[in-house]
Order: sequence, then C-alpha cells, then structure tokens
Amino acid sequence: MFISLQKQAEEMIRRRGERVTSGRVRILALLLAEQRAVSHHEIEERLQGKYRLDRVTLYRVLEWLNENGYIHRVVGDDRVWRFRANADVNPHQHAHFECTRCTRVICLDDMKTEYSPPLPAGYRPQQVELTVKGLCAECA
Amino acid sequence: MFISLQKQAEEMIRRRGERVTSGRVRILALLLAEQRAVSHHEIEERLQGKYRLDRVTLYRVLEWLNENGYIHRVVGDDRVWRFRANADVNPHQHAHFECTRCTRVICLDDMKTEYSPPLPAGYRPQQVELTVKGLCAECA
DNA sequence: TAATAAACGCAACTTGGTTGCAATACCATC
DNA sequence: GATGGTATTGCAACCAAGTTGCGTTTATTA
Repeated sequence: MFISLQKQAEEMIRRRGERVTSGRVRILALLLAEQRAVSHHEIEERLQGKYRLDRVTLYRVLEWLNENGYIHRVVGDDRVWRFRANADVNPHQHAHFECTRCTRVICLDDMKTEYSPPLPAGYRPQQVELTVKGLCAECA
Repeated sequence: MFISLQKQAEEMIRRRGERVTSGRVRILALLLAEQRAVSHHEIEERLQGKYRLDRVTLYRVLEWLNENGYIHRVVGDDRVWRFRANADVNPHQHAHFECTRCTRVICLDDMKTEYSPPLPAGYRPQQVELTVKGLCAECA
C-alpha cells in the first residue's frame, strides 16, 4: 500500500542528493499520506513488525527531515511535537488548528496571512505562526 | 521591594473569596512585576532563601493561578511553559513574540486580531493564538 | 481558640526527548 | 559485483519538565 508515496518520498530525497535510507523514506511517505500533524508516538505505533524503527532513530529522522525542509513541526498544548510533510507552499507562513479535547492538530494550508503585528523597536520577525484552538468536527 | 504589588496580588485573590496563601501572593506579585512570560524555572530561581517554595508547590500554584484566570501560559519551541499575569484585556485574544535565539517570550498585548481563518466544516474555534518568531532587540 | 478543609513539602514517578558509542547500511569508486 | 569510508542506526543510559501520593502544616470559619 502507498507504494507510490514510498516512491515519491524516495525520489524527493534522492533528487537533492541526500542519502536515501529506509527509515527516511518510510517516515516521509507516512507523513505525505497524512492530512494532519502526527506525533512521534503515533508514528512509532504505525511502524510495527518488520517496519519498526528504534525510537531514537525515529527522533533523529524526524529532526533530519525537519532541518532539511521536508517536514515541519509544531508543539501543542500537551508539549508534544507533531510533524507534517511540507506542501510546496511558503514554509514560513502556515496556520494550525488544535483540538482542545482530543489534542489533534491539523494544518490550515489555504490561509495566506501576510499579517505582521506591530513589534517593539529592535525586534525582527522571522516567522508568524497562527494557531486556532477549539473543537474539531469529531469532538464538537 | 514591590510591597505594593504584594498588596495588589493579595487583594486580587481576597476579593474573589479565594484562599490567600503566601505562595500565591508571592508568585502573582512576581508575575505582575514582569513584562514578559517567565518559566517555572526562572520563578524558582528568584524565590531563594526564606522565600523559597517547593517546586511541586510552585507548579501547583501556577496551575491554580492559571485555572482561576489570574495568569495565562504559553508553550514555546523549547516545550517549556511560560506564565504571565493577565492584563484586563480579553484573555482569549493575545499574541506572543518568541525569540528564536534566547527563547525569551514577550506578550504583544496591544494587538487586536479579530482574525478568524476559514476552518473545515464542523470545526468550532474557541481561541486564536498568534506567535511571531524572530529575534528580540537584544539578540538581533 | 479549636475544627476542618485546603495547601504545602517531600519522595518517587512518568513522559518526551537527548547523548555516547559501537554496529550497520549507503553509495562512490574501483 | 566487491570494497572502503562516512553517515545512519540501535541500544543503553541519561536528562529535564512536569505529575502523583501522602502525611504535615496553614488559612479560614465558627
């Protein structure tokens, strides 16, 4: 299943001349298939059996994918990192929705805030993050 | 020092008929004196000597102050809670600035976003949080 | 001032994430 | 296709932030 995503993930990494490892491909493919931001723990659960990966490796792969711009991460109110594959949209301007009941996080990709609030003198903005908290469709 | 803030803090709690304890007063006063959001750890450091408080108690006091609306908390990219006394502004609409170098967090109180981005069907927004990341005046 | 319910302090625990290091897997080159 | 060097992996141990249980102390109310 998701063979095409595996291929797509592999191709994304190879194209940039980075080392293609099974872990990177599997995780990136998994995140590409996902509509929302998933936690380290959730990813670990899905990689059972012969696909299982050491938790440390998983952390490192996620860190690597993040640093190299394949994915991005958000920290929720439960202080847990959640990861999502980057669409080709501007990576420095995205919004998230966080459900206050089930802690699920989804990305609101279609928003295009160019909003930049007034900052004190000397402050330099680099990135604006907007999080809407509330109840998701299932919890509402 | 800050006697008036101690008094103010005490008065805030007493006025609502809640139990006035030295820990609550000290911490609320400390937060009232602060222009930015401070972490549990920072608060602990400032309460040395005869003012020192057990870390667990500190966590519990902060939790209590938060639940009772005296303060609010933000989680930064370092996954650490930071606390700030609530101004009398609308508590459900505030913005923060987070320095990507020194992790300092300040509150941008004067912003008045009424912005509510389009959500998927069935989703119910409760609160909008906007975080601007970048370099603070000292780190820029 | 005594009764009592809420707060506090201590110790032990949990969870999410990190570090060091030896073993293994990519991939470039032969 | 074999080989070697470097990047990645897995394991074990570790760390930091925050939580839980429980006996002791303290703030309030009568």
